[in-house]
Amino acid sequence: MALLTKAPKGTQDLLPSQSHKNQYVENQMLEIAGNFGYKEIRTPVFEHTELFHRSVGDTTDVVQKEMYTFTDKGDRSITLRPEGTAGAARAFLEHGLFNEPLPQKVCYLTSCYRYEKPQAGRLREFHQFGVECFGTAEPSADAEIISLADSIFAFLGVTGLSLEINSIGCPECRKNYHKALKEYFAEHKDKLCPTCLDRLERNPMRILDCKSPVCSEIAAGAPVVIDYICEDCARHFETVKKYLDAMNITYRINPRIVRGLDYYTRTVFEFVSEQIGAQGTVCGGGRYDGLMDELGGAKTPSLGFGMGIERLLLLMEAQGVDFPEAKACDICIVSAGENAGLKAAEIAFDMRNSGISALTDISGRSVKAQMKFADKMKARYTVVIGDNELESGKVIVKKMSTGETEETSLETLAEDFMSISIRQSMDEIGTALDGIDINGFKI
RNA sequence: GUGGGUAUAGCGUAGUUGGUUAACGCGUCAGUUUGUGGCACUGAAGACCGUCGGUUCGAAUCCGACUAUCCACCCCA
Repeated sequence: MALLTKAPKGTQDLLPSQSHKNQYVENQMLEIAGNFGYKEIRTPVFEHTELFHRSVGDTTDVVQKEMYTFTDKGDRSITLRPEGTAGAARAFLEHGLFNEPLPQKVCYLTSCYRYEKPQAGRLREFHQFGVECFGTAEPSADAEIISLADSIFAFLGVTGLSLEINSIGCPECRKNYHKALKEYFAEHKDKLCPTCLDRLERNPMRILDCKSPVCSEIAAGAPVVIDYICEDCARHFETVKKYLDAMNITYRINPRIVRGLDYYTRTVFEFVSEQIGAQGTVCGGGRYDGLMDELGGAKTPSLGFGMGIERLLLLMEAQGVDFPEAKACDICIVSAGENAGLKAAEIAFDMRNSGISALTDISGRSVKAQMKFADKMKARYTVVIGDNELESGKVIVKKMSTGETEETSLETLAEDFMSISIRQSMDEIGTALDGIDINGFKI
């Protein structure tokens, strides 16, 4: 297919028939996060490249080989954001949000960009719902943010996710752990895969994540971070668990979780599914107590998570979760003839301005074809306007689901329609409730 | 970056051992007399069979390369 009519590799169009699902999910996320005290923040799609080097980390795959980086006309190195935390953290510092009441809770819905080879659940442009909680070191904050993700999944009706948590300690205790890891893996040096040999020096924790059968077998016997974290970190982790228990959130401690972004400290967590292919992490996050000072700000212990919208949708589809239907058209005004067409346009305009979704013919179709179109658009009502109606001033509103009709006046149609539709909806609810017993009261 | 699978109308598919105008379902558009949807019927539009090259009298069908796409590794949401 020609380049002109082909979206770039790893990108997706969200089509009209699907967009209501995204809107639903996104609206729920914003609302639930709002209940937790989060307010939306919007930051630029691109940032100075240096920001990601400092935050995400120079040695990470994301920075080393996956960033969309280019030089702009002003000779600045610019990068399309590969994740959401860096931009939010930068904005926090730039606008002095640390002077606002702490913690500052922000959330965002953004697109992210990574130059990767696409596969199931992995795109070059993908979308994330993220939250960041700036300025608290308390373990209760860790538990709260996990409970927020949990609430979102629960509310959306997603099941079967396993929550895996771990503590990777603070920079201090990690030194000891790295040392222990190096010693351990050095003993198995001859069996490790080439990549892991490289990791041994640079970042031994990554070996724990290696999928090669040999390495993972060796890794299975490796020292576990939790055994090496300092007393403070251990106590922190214990308290996080206590809070999760108190909220009845089930989790699994997975000492293997090694997040790929360098800024993480202490608590890390993932919500993982087995139903959407190899890329099963739907939500990942953790604490990053060192990020703000790394970026030149005051020490500001913080934490957050990112949730992959596409992966979440994939999972919801796989589980057959019900989405609310897209809002259908309230009324389709069918017209015959030029004068009627003018009247239809006038009435539709009035209706739309009073919040009614109304359609009229703008394709020059016959009455029958307009009726068919109304049906396809799932219009709840139709009304036909022709010479007769213009003359008599009376119109008949037809309810499409039942075919029942009601007469009203042409002049007041725009105002009348609202009450017709409300009254009939009430009747429907009444009928639906008929015979239903609520707390012993018959309706 | 490394593997493996796939490529036929907008979508989903058929196409027998190479052999005339590439078929079907859904969808789209129009019609089935006068101004009323769903159902049914009729008809129309829509495919250089991913691209290029090769074998052959003849290729959607066989071979090769390229491209795209999907899945997996790596890594991550």
